[in-house]
Amino acid sequence: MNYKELADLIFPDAKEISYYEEKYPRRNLPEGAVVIRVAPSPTGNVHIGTIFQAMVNRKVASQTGGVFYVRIEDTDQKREIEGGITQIIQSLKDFDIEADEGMINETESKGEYGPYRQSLRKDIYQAYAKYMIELGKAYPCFATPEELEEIRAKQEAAKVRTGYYGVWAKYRNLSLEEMAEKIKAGVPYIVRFKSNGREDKKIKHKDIIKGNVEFPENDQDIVIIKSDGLPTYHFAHIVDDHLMGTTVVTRGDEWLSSVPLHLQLFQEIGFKAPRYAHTPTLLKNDNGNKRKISKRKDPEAAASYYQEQGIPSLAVKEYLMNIANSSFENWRRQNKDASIDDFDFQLNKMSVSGALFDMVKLNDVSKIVVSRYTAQEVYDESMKWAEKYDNELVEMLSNKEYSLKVLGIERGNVKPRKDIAKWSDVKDNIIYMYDDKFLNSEQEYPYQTINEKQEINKILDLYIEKYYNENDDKQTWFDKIKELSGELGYAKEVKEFKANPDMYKAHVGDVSTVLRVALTGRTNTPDMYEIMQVLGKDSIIKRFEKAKN
RNA sequence: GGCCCCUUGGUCAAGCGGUUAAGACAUCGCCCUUUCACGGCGGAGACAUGGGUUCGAUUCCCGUAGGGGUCACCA
Repeated sequence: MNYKELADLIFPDAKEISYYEEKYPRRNLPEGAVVIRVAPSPTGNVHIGTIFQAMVNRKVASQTGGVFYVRIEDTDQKREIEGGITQIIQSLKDFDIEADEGMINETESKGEYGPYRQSLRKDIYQAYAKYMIELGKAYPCFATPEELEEIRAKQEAAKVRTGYYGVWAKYRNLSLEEMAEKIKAGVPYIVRFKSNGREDKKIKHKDIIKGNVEFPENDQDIVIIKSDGLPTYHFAHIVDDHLMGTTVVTRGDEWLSSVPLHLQLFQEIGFKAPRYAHTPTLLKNDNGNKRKISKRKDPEAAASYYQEQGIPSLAVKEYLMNIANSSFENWRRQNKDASIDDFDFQLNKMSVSGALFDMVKLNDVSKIVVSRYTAQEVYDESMKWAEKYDNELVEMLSNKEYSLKVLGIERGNVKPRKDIAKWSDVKDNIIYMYDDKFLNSEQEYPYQTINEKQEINKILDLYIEKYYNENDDKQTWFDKIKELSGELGYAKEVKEFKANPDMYKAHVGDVSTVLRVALTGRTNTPDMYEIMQVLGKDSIIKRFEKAKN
């Protein structure tokens, strides 16, 4: 019995690896082109960290003329959920991130290096596992869960490292004949890597983000093929990233400690290892402690949360880009209207340690992003959001021509208003502009300094009768409010009032506030001139009448 | 517990042996202004800690503390 015969016994149907090596030739790309991927598991709610990862990868690939692809890591059937792939694809689409290759829906993919779904690559992994056995670098292991538990218990009692390694690897040194015998007898087994690493020796690695790190060599005989015939992450990583030609692996830094294993695997199987970039984790503050944003506990961990809240995906991307490369913020200030795609992202400039996800800052970024949008864009995005989450807003927006005017108030100025951070803010921001909402509802009038009914009515009446003209330009319009103020015994200028408070009842600002409140039911609104222009004379008169009653 | 990574204001962060230790968000005050927002000006606020090395450490080395990760037939 030799290794080859053992390998044939275990994987009688597996192809030679040369078949796959030829089927998936090395990519022909220009010098410096980076092939990079995001490899999520279809386990439900897509994590915002996956989006972070994908965004960064997309940039790296684009900037270097490389390839960005999506690979689905579904080798753990227990955790898989139905429609998981669709969710991932949808989330990427929501954030406007397009892959060059990979899954495009639950079953289909694009690109020449597929399947891009690991559960469909079983034959491939088995061929390479067989190859490992032929090389004498992998072997069948017959340990039952109970035996493994027993080994662990002994190790803990002896206060030594736990795991399946060295003298503890009880099936590692079975003779080939013994192995074959058990297999023929139908004893269940899995396939393990036969590690020649030594725990007392160090391995150095230069990570693109973390820099130089040093670890003990791996000496664990880790499982490469599970009892269901599918590979573990470690083995799938080696085979897939080799075959798919990945040049840079970005992944969360929880993987950093398995770098020695992966490097060892690449070396033992004889493939060139990719470079690694371990990205920092997104954290959140939990009672004074930092911790990883968790899918289970934190709604904001889900990529879909941002859609639901109506936070523009561009805002989320700008915020994340800021975390990725802090120079982004400066660049953005200098290139206010440039596309985020033009920013020169540097993987190696990424922060080494995890950042607390700051919703307040996101909100600020979002306000700026939205302030750059045209009325039409705000309209389209709000409508898209409202169609899923807010019927009343849909109803309001369905009056498109009018809504565009409303959303256009103080938009496009040099210093645009920044009062919308989320699409869910829009309704409250504009609802008072709609007559059918405003006139037909019970209305609060939070008058301020001037608050006597009689006086208010006098102001409203006189304004309409004598001063209001819808064709006035802004200056004339405001001059008239000053005139109105003067006629009724209010100071025409605030400064004048402040200098001589006893000579006047109040000042022009207070009069304006009366008009504003009567018109909108609010003390805080955008520019009143523009509001009145949009409202038009009929509406203004109706609103004043309502206020008087 | 073993191994590994990290530690600059409340938060995100520049900084690579000599700086008055940037900037952004948040916060406070003032100004602009018919309100709010925007904008402008200004304030408060930081190098976890103890040892080295050095003429000089936020920056380099070691220890300590704190935080995080990882030790599966999960990824």
